Amino acid sequence: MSRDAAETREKILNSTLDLLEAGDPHRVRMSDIAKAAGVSRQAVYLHFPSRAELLIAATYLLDDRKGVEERLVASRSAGSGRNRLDAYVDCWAGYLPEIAGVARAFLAMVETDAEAASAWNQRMEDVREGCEAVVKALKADGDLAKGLTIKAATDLFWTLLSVRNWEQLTRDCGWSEKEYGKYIKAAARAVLVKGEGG
Amino acid sequence: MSRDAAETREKILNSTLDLLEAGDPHRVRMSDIAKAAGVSRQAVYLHFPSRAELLIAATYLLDDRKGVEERLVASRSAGSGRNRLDAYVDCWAGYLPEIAGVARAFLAMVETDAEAASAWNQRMEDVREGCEAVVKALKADGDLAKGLTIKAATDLFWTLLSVRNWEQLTRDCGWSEKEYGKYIKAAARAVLVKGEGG
DNA sequence: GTGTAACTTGACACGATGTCAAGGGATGCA
DNA sequence: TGCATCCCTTGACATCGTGTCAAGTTACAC
Repeated sequence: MSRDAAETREKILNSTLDLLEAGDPHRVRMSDIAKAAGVSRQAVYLHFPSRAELLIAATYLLDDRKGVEERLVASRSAGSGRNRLDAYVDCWAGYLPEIAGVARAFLAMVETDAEAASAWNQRMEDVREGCEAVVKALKADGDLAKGLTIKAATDLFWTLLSVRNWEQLTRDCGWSEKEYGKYIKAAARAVLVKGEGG
Repeated sequence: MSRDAAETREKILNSTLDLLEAGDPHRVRMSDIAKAAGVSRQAVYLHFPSRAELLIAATYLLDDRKGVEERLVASRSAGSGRNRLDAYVDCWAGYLPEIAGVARAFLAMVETDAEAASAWNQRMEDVREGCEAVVKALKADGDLAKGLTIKAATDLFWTLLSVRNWEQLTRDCGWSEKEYGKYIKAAARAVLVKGEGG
């Protein structure tokens, strides 16, 4: 691929992210993206075979930019299970607002587009693994709440952290990012950590 | 409206519920419904102005059939806040599987159809009121976990009970109805009730 | 100046919702 | 018997967004 083509590809991806971050997921049609990139609608299809693939490519670019991997290091090296839980929730609470636009677009597409659904599920599976690591650390410390298996605890934690829940709490309930972090951390501790609840 | 027209309307609503309960939300197009009801696609539009309105009408019929109101009485008259919490979660856990098909169809539509979104939000608002009543009962007993305002506790409880969470836990995590009831009740207690967690 | 890569232009298919117009058939009423 | 009315059917059409296709343009390289 020549330099020109790579540049056009970049322009398209950047415009996609711009539109997604602008908020209204209904204004991120292929024609909107093309217009924003200053390119014909067909040029977009020359670079990306479908809307789903374009959005997936955009999320990879976004992850690169936001340095997701580096952030997670803080959580993994936080010592005790309790501390790892806190660090993980903090990391997640800081990450979510940054990917909100992209996430919303995917959530809207997941119902109808199988390809988008599988890309999204893959990413959520990664989050689940992070949840599981935290739960196992708690278990190793003897701090996992009684009555919870590792699977059940992971499922609960993962569900608590779901993007839909974040959406509901910040949009419908009007929570700030700070409130989300504080209350969700407290809720996760109450549910998962022995002797922490209420 | 004559007896004939009312009968056709009934047939359409019944077929709609049948298809919704059958599971695959993509097979509930207007033409599917018409075919199932043994009627032309246009006949459906003679009775319901849009797909959204038809689905809304179907949910009202479903509620009537399932006797939602009567069930909630159990929760409201359960005495202490703690007992009301348990009863409310039980009621919800029993109700969800019955409305799953309809709920899925709405969740798929909510992203694109403003009318469907507002109907769905109205129903979720009713659930929220139930959550708030439980939280207030806990507060009155002095059993609300410290650090939680009534609003924050209601928001958390309501979010915990969201249909999306139920979907994720039962479908993606493979939880049974019974597991859902058990773990969600425990989680709700851990988060909301003083001295209950972990 | 010939070729090639990248892009444009404009047309089209598709699947779903929703609209419109014309007509058919049963029932009711004179 | 004739006529009107209601409920429904048939089939065509508009719209919106995605995705495809074919032909043409521009610019640069050799």
